[in-house]
Amino acid sequence: MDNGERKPTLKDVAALSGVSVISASRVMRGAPNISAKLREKVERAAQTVGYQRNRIAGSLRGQTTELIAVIVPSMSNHVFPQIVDGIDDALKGSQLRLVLGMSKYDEAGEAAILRDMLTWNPAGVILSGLEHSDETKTALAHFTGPIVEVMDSDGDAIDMSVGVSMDEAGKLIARHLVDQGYTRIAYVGAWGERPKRSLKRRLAFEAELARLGHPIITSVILDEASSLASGAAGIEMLFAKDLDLDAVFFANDDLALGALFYCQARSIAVPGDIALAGYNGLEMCQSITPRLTTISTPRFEMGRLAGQLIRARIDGADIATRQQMRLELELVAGETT
Amino acid sequence: MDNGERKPTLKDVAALSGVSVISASRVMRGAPNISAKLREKVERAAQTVGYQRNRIAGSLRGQTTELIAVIVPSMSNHVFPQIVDGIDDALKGSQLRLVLGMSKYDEAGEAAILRDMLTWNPAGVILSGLEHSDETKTALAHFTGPIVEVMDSDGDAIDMSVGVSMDEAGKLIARHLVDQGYTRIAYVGAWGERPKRSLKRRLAFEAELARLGHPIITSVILDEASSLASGAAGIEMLFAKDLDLDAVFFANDDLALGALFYCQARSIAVPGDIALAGYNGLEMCQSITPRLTTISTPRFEMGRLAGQLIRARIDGADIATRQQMRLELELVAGETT
DNA sequence: ATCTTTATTGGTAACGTTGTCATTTAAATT
DNA sequence: AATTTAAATGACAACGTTACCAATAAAGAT
Repeated sequence: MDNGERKPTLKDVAALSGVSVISASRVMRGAPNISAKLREKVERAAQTVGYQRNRIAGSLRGQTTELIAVIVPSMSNHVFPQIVDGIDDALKGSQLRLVLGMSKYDEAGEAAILRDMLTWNPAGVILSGLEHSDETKTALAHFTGPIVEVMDSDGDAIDMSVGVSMDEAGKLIARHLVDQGYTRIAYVGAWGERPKRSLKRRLAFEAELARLGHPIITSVILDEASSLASGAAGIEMLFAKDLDLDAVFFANDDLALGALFYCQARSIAVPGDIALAGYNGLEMCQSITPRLTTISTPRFEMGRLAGQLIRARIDGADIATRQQMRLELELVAGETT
Repeated sequence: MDNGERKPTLKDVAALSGVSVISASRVMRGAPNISAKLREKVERAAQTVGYQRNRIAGSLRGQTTELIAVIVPSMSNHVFPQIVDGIDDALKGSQLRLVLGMSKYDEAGEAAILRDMLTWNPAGVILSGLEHSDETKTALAHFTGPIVEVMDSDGDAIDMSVGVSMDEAGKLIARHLVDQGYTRIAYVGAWGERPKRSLKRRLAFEAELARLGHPIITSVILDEASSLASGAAGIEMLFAKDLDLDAVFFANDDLALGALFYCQARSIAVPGDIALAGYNGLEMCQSITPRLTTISTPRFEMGRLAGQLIRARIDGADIATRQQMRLELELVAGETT
C-alpha cells in the first residue's frame, strides 16, 4: 500500500499544472474568484498526483482547526450516544469533525481530557452538564471559541447551553405521583449521584413532594452505575426496609426498567403493589407492557442544537450570541403509575 | 475570558526561563537528557505564562498526529457506542485521541468521511466491518498507519481486524433452534440488510437450517431501521402470512425484543406459540422475563482490542503485525426458545 | 482610445514546533 | 593532568499551508 514516496503537496500540484502554489491552494479549498480554466487545470493535476489536503498545515497557518472537542461521561449509556448522534447530524455538511473524549463521570478526568484536547486547538467545545471543576473552568478561560454545555438548563453556562430543567423534571414526576394518589413515595439513584444533575432532580422531587404534603419516605443512592441489575437491587433494598411504599421514582429508565422486570419476575403487581417511574424516555419504555411512566428528554435534539450553535458561531461568526436554550420536557404517563 | 493576547508559545517560555526554545520544547514533551535545574526553570516559566502545547505545530513538523479516525455507522444503536467505549478504554493513558465519524450505513458516506478524516493525518484508522467500497479502499491505499476493521471476522482485512464470525453466529442459532425441536423457522431482518454482515449471518443461518433438514420457511427483510417497533412490525407481518411458524430468528436483539413485547401485549405465548431469538446479547435480554435467547457478542472487548492493536503499532511500531483476531461468540439460551 | 474598477493570479512570510547536527559542559578513564 | 566519552544545551531549517499584499489581466466607463 505504501509506495514509499512522500505524499504529494500543493507544490507538486502547482508544478504539474503550471500555476502558483497559492492558486492551487485556492482551488483546493474552493476559494472565490477562480477562473474555470485554472480550476480545471489544478483539479486535473491534483487528481493525477493523488493530492490530499493537509489540514494540519492549514490549521497551523490559520491558527484554527475545524475540530470540535466533545467530552461526555461515557458511551455505555443510552443517553450520550444520542447526544453525539445529534451533534454529528448538525455538523453534517460542514467540514467540522468531532473529537471525542470520555470523562467516566470524573471531574478531574474531564479537566485532564479537556486540557489535552485544547492542545489540538479545537474550533469549539461541547461539554455535558453545567457543573465543572475549577480546573475545567481555568482550562477554558483562555479558550476563545464557542463552548456549549449540553443536558442541563438549571444554572449558568460558561458560554452557551442547551438543556432541560432538572428542577422541572423532579416537580413533574412529584406532581404526577401525588395526582395519581400515591402518598408513600421513595427514590432510587445510582452511581453516587454522578453526574450532579441527578442530584438536582432528586432535590426538586423531594421538595415538591414535601410541598404537596407527602414528603419522601426514603431515598436510596446506590454506589454502582445505573443498570437494569442495579435497578433491581435498588427496589429489592427498598422492599427489605418494609416501608409500605406505594411508588418509587428512579434516577433513570434503566433503573426503573430493572425494577419493573424484577417485579414482573416475582409477580409483584405494578402499579397495584408498587408504582414505578423513570427518567429519559427510552424507546423501550413505550414498547413493554405495562408501559413505563417516565419523562421524555430530547436527547438527539439537544445534541443537534448544540451542534448548530457551535456551527453558527464558527460559520457566521456574526454575533457572540451568548445564549442558554431550555428545551421542553414531557411527562409520558405509562401504565406503571 | 479572552484577554485579547495571543497564546503563549515555546518562545515565550524560553524567553522567560532564559533557555533556548528547543530546550523548552524538550522539557514540555518530556524528552530525555534534561537536567533537573533546566526542567525546573522551564516548568515554572510555562506555569507562569500559562503555556499550552500546540499539537498542530508539532504534528506538522513531525508529519504525524496522535489522532485516531474512527468511523462507525451510527451512535443511535446499542452496539457501536460500546465499541467506541472499548476503543477509548484502550487508548486511555496514551496521548491518542478519537476522531469520530458516522457513515449512516452508507458506503459512499463512509468513503467521504474517511477522505475528510485522512486530511487530518491520523495515526490510525478504525472502521467497522470488512465490506468497504472501492472508494474507501482507494482512499486507504496510500495511508501508512495501522488500520483495524472491527466487528466481523469472515473475510480479508485491509490491514488488521478484530471481530466475530457471522457464519458461526448463523450456525449456532440454527443448531440451537433445531436442537430444541423447532422445524418451521423464519427470519426477520431490517434496514435492507445494511450492514452486509447481517446478510452473511442470515445466509449461514439458512444454509445450516437446510443442512439440518429444516429449511427456512421465509425471511422477511424490513426497510426500516432496527428498533423495537420494527421488530413488532416484523413479527406481525409473519403472523399475517399464516405460515404456522414455530420459531423466528431476528437480525438483532432490538427486533427480537420488540417482537417479544408485541407477543406479551397480545398474550401470544413465548415460546409456546412462537419461539424467538435475537443477536447481540444486550443486557436487557437477561433482565426480562422470559429471558431472550440470543448470541452474546463481545462489543466492548472488540473495541478494546482494536484500540490496543492500533496503540501497539503506533507505540512499539515494532512489527507490522498484520493480524486478524477472531473472538468467541456465546449462545445464551434464554427462555424464549 | 484612455482611465477606472474588478477579477484573477502570484510572491513572500509566517504559523509553532521539532529533527538533525553542532557545540558546550560534565563525568569517566588513562 | 590530559584525554576520551557521555550528557546537556543550542542553532538552524523545515513541515505544508494560507494571510497579506502586490501585480497583472479583463471588463466597464468616459
